[in-house]
Amino acid sequence: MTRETRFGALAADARWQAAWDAANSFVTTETDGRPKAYILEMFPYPSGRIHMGHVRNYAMGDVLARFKRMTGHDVLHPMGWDAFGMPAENAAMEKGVHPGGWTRDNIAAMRAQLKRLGLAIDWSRELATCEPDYYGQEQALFLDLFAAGLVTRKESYVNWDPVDMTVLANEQVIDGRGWRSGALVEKKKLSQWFLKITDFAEELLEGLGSLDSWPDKVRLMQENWIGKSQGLEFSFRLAGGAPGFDVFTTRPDTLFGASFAAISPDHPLAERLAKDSPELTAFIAECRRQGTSAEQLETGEKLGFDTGISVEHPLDPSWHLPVWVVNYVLMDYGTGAIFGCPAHDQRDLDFSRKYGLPVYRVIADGDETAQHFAGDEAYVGPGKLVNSHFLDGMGIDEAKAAVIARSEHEGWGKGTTVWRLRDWGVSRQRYWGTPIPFIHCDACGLLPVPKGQLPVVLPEDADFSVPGNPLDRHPTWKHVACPSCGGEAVRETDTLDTFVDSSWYFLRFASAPSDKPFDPDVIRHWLPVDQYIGGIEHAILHLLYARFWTRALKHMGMIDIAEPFASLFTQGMVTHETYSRDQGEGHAPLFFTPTEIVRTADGATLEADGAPIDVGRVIKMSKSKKNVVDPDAILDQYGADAVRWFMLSDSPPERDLPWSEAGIEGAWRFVQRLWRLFGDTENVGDGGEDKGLARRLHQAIAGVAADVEALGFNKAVAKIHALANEIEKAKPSATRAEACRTLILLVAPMMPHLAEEAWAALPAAQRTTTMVADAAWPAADPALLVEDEVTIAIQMAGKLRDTMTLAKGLDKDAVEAAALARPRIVELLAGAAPKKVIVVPDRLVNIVP
RNA sequence: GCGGACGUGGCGAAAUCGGUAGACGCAGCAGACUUAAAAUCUGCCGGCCUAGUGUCAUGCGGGUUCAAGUCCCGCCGUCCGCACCA
Repeated sequence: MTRETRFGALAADARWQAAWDAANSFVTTETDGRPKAYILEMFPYPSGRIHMGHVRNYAMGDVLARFKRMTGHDVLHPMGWDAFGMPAENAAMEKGVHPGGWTRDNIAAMRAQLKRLGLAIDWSRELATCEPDYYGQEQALFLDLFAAGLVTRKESYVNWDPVDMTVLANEQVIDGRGWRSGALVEKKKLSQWFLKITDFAEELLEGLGSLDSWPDKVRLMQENWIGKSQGLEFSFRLAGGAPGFDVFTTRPDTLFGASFAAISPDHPLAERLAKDSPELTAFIAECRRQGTSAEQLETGEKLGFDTGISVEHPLDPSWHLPVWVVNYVLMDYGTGAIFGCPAHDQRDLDFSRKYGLPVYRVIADGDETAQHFAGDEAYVGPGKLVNSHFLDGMGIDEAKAAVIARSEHEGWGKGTTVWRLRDWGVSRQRYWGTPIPFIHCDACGLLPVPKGQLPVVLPEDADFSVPGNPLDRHPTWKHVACPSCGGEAVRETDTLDTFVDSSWYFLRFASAPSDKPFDPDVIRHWLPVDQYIGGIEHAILHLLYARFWTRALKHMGMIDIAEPFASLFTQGMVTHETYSRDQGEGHAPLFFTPTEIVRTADGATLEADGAPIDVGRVIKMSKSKKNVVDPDAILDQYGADAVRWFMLSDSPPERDLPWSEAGIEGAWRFVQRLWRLFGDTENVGDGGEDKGLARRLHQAIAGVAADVEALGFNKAVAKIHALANEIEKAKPSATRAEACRTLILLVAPMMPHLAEEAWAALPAAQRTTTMVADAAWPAADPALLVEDEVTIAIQMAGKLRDTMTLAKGLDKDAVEAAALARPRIVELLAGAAPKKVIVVPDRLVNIVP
């Protein structure tokens, strides 16, 4: 068979993808005795096209999955679709298509794109969250959570868009207006479904400690998000002794520094007082109008309204504090009320200075102990208590404990923990989501749909032509018989937040029986996910929800594991230069796509007019900046292996990867270079063994394996480059031919198509398996991993002066003697005896003259 | 405001335990092959100078050490997360 002199990537890609399919190469069964490896990348939202970020994510996971297969693991590497969500419904409204059809078309297109990458995926396990066989089981789990007391329904304020007649997520409110309709968003109180994630706050926080293969950054972000604060909760009594309200503080030590009490504009007491006070009503309205966006926090004006009532200081009932309604106290944190200690809290100080309230020092700032606190900067550092009666002289922690103990003894307060984490509101007034399986009956109340009636399937014939929830106004769908009394009842028309769908999909990949969500025995085999890979943008919500869901299922006895993802990796983004042209004063610059640009040595020009164009910063690929590169076009031009290789080269995987035309060209050239090298296995010449090359080869086998295992793909790539260089330079020998053959296996996880093609071209006797997909990772010979000679640096006073090559493992005295005998060292010492000689065996000698 | 990460050639980077800084790649330069181009191959590729196994150099300034990109302290810059969280 004559061998092509160039690697025909497109034909090879298609040929081997079909071959893997036909052989079911990556279909997994848990029946064999090999150790398992569950490799998972975050499943995509089917937006329509894959982007380079997907390519990078899935290339990394695929290298790991293929490598694990080669090293004797039973690998589960599945793919699916996070298929519910707003874009489908928006498309329905804009283009008149059905969300289901739109989504399924997108899935088909993206599946085809992903397949072109040659991913080692078990497609038999593919799932889409928008199909009833998935969301029906999710409904079953939701009912289980309900039975376990982890689902509640409560009134809560939501962002309501009065034009689109829907609830908006916070991210969908821009400058107080709905992002689609532009209508002023209203705060509306609605009955919403919640999952009680706060029941697991402590567990979720503590569990972070066990996740030592997670990035510190992600653990820290989750820790901050959960936000545990310990302090004192106590009750103020109104002056005269009537019950007042509760406050929470993390600084009970500063209680004697109080100068006012403050409640949130949304506090029930404020609302009650407002009934008799038009001024207060107006003030509260003003606060609500202002909101709490980031820009407003920057300017951050503190606003207050003196209610005229006052409360008794808990440690001295004769001391009365005025009660203010202030805009910076939030109703949904703590109790919605505080005591103000301006000397030791910046916000309280800003407020007190504005409204002329007294400021008392209670923590000594070094020698400064005066009760009258001067200046505009609150003191929040350490110090002894002063001006604080029985607390005087104590440290801060000691004083906190003393006040808490006293409050508990006297019965007006108690030590407590407050969390930043809120219960997870999962209600969405939307069509394209999992229907919440409940029924409202006037006679019997709120009832779960009997499990036998699941799935509650979305009606196909929904109307998207007018705003609002299509489920709610569907003519028949919501009308059902009450499962209890049989009378007329209506279905819940809210659907679940799509984050619910992604909170358990990793279980369904492992086990997808038709009659239940999963089989616990199979889950026991596969879970936890050994390596989870995805973007940092999911550091909090998705990863926290999935952790919560897993713990909830464990709590209910359905699974054994507490944490779903043993190891997490967050990959960097794919970035690209931006190309723009200034449009003059008052006009936004015009952006151009990379395909419209001709890149020159020192700049770039626009192909259409040949005139120069501004080359901007390298930033994340985004449609608005037009700096996107379409994976399909690149695949057409260079084939899957070059794209995969480039995605893994150069940049460390956790860092951003700057895409460049030159970079993909370089990757493609390397594919071709390897192809030529792989064809050189017959070229043995008259040489026998090449010990030096054998060492390089076996060091590369071990080194690449270690790098891939640690997800250091850029380092593995560098080692493969270096080995290829060595092989090219080596004279013909049996070792060289062997190295060429082995190199096929080393690149197989990254360039599987090239590897298969080269493998197939080998004489059958030189192959251990028919396909590389089934081949084992080569064994590194430990004897060849160590050199027998080492180059030792000779320093004088820490500066490199000479090097020498010695046998490895020589003892210190021999190395020292050899160094001191070097002509250059003798010359530099000029007869003087060195003061000190430090010898690091096999590394260096440092002579202190 | 609070918390975190990062800062090494023209560029992406490597240096895993404190031990020869810049592996590997991209771009560039010179040469070979070619009628020419592409491809391929060879060599060079941090700064400076007196051109040496010279000297300086890992954001800046200190410190510890025989030895610092790596450890410690203080700055500066970039990026990210959270944010009137009591």
